[in-house]
Amino acid sequence: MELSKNFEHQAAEQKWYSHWLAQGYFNSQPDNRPAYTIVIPPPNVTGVLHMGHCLNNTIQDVLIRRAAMQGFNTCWVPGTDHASIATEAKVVQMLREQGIAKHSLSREDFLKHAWVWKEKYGGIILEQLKKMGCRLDWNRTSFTMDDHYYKSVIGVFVDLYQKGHIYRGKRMINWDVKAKTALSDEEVIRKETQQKLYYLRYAIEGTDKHIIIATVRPETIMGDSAICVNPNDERYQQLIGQKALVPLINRAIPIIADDYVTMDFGTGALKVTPAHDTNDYQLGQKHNLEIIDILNEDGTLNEAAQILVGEERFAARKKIVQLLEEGHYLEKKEDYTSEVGYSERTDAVVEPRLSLQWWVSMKQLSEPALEAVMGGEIAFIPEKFKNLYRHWMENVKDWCISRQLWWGHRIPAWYDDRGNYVVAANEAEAQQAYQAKYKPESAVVLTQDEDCLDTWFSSWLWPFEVFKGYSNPGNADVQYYYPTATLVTAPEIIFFWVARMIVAGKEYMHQIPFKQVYFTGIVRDKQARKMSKSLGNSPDLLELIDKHGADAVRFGIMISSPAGNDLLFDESSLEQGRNFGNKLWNALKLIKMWEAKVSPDATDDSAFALQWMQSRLYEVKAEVEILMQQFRLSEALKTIYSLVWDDFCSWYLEWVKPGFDQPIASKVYEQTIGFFTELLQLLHPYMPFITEEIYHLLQPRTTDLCQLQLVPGEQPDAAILAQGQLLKEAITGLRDARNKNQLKPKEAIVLHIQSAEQDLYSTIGSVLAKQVNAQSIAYTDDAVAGTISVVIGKDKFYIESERPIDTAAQKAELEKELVHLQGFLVSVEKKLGNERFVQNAKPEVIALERKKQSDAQEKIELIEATLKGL
RNA sequence: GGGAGCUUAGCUCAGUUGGUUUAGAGCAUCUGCCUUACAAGCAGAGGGUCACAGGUUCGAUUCCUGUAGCUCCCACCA
Repeated sequence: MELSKNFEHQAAEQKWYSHWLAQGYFNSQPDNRPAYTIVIPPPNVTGVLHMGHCLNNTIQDVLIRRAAMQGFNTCWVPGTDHASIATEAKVVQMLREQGIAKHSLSREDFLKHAWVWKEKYGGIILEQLKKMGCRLDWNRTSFTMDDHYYKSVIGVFVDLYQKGHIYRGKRMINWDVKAKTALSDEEVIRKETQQKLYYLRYAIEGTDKHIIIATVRPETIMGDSAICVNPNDERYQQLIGQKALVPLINRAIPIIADDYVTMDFGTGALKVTPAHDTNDYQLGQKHNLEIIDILNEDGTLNEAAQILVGEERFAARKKIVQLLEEGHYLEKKEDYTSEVGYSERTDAVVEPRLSLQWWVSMKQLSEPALEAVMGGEIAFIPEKFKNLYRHWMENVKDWCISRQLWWGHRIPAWYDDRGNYVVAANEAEAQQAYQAKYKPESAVVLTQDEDCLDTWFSSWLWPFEVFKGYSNPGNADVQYYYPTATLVTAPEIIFFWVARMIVAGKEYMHQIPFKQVYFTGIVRDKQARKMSKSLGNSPDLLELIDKHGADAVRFGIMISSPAGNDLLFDESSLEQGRNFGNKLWNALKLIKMWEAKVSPDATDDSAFALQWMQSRLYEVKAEVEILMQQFRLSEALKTIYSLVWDDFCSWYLEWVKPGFDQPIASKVYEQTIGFFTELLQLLHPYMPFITEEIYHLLQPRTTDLCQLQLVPGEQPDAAILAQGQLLKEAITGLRDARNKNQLKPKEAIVLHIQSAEQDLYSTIGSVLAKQVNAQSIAYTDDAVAGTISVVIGKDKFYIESERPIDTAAQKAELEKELVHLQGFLVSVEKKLGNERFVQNAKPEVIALERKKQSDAQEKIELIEATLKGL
């Protein structure tokens, strides 16, 4: 078969992925092998694959494929998250585009649209993962609103309520005016925002005096309940206890004192608006102030504001500034930058709002979860995230879990018309509970809470509920696969998700959900900006796969992603991956060319090359194993890359390559195929498609590479490795000398070697000769006149050619080397001359230094002698 | 305001308990090669006082302290 010039990824990727699926390789059932389980961080159903997913899922696939090769029964569970708020926003938008307003629909009709949307778009991201080659067990695809999953979420809510961990309460929450829902603290993104600080003049009632306050939110003055100053502030002593008049509406409010107020910020006087600021609310509670809510849930001003009613808050701000200016209430305004909270999902400025919501009391639940990480039961990689985790868990706040949305798990609370309520898994149980609790005299109609639960209140059950661990406790799957092995996720969601999964795992499975958490970095663009949809700086992953191939994309992302560190994404690393694939492809082509020239009785001088390659392979296998255990996936890939490109292609293949029209010994041919196969296997977790393709092209096979078990390496032969090193140095040195003396590659030379280790050179001499284009090698005890002298290590080489020799250039070269060596020798001798070094340093270090010294001395003598001879 | 981290070749980054022939890789650069696996390649080369200043040590890119610059997380300064 004629092989194409380069690897053609598109056909191969499709072919192999469908083959693997057809063979059922990715599907796992419990058996007597040890399990290695990963649950995918479920992407949002709204999602499309971006660079973050690419990084995250490639890492998981590498881990899974490697574990499979090591004999584990691997199970990687795919699935999606219903993403309550994100999805609802999408559906609302879609309906709006069709001219349908959400509030014109009933809850049931809206949810029908949402499900249609989910069925249509919700699986896109999973299909994209197939393009990347992910070894996911598609039979186990889960969704956070699957029947059993939904019931478990409700069950957990009821259970936590009954245990007293869930309560309903009126608190300040973060209100998203766009989505018209509460948000948890974690869903609020703080951003530095350019603002104006307005200095407003409030008249003191019954006097001609006034007090000036500073605010960035003049539109909320109608909600003011007080003005507050620091009790120690001398400027305002006599005003405390008096009343000020709110500009424009002339409502009288008290002037109070509290040391919460900073004297040197603004004017030292603060307007207190309990309904619209968290701190003001607390201040209001303390001083028993009136709460005047002037905003509607969509962020427009309501009747209580008296003026500008119906205006949107930011429009109102502009208008009220104008009114204040006209009324001479505006003292001055200045530029001011501060952090403002934005909704993670809708990017709307978050409005602090007093509201009745459901909460999880976290303190007690968190304790076992904190211990699991701090005590080392769960390992964090890298470890630095332990501190972050501890800090958050020790200061954990109650979790607001209700959302004023329809898409999600509906809160299982039922109310009568007087505000009494019960919590139960369904309406029938709710009725029972209601009867028991309130003992009504006649039948009462109960209505279910309209709100649904925070998305994370379902995702925190993910590691066990994908195995029905809650809905069907103790089933065979959950017993076999849980706890899972490794969680791979971004540090951004350590609080949202990781911490809460540990809490839920401990509470419901009485076991940790995973043994290790590998935190990936954040993918950034070349200007170090986070890749995001809104910035539009995230390349289209499918286009990249199409252009460079999935293997190249996987290579590119893995070569530059140490655990926990951000990575700057650059398409050039993909090109490196593509080139690497091409290199493998060409090695295949070369070996295939030998197929026709294999001869059992060909003479062969490749014994050394074979031994050397074997030892390098053993050596790298051990290195890679250690690196993988330490999760240094990027370095493991680099190690394999260099083994393939440098050792195998550049050195080994060149050493055993038969000359034109020469046969190749069958032993060498078979060994070469064996080596190549092992290299493919090492590389397969990173680049599954091309390795599988080449594996099959190399030889007819009855097995597939992805199912092949890794054979542990043996002890490498240190002597052979050292000899290989020497040989490589000699070849490089001689090639360099040829280059510098303008000897064309085609011009053959005669090589004279002056070495104490003639035996060694006679074993590797034929390889050496071929690599430096020497027609013959002679051994000598003395300098050979009229040649180019080259000193490599402790050996001297003389290149005899027909070219005239440029002695001056050689001399300069050698002198440069001499200076370097002398400098080196001085530093070594300084060390050895230091008594305290000799006394304190470890014996092996001293021995090494002595060896360095004698080596350097020998080399210096050698170079000096050579220089003399010139 | 508190906490964490980063600063190594032109660029992006490795460097694993302080000593490994006086710091490695990829990309970029320079020189020579269309050598029948690969020009997406081959053979070579150049390039770094390891942010700065102190300290510990026989010895520091590596440990400690301080300084500067950058990044991230947390926190109620309107």
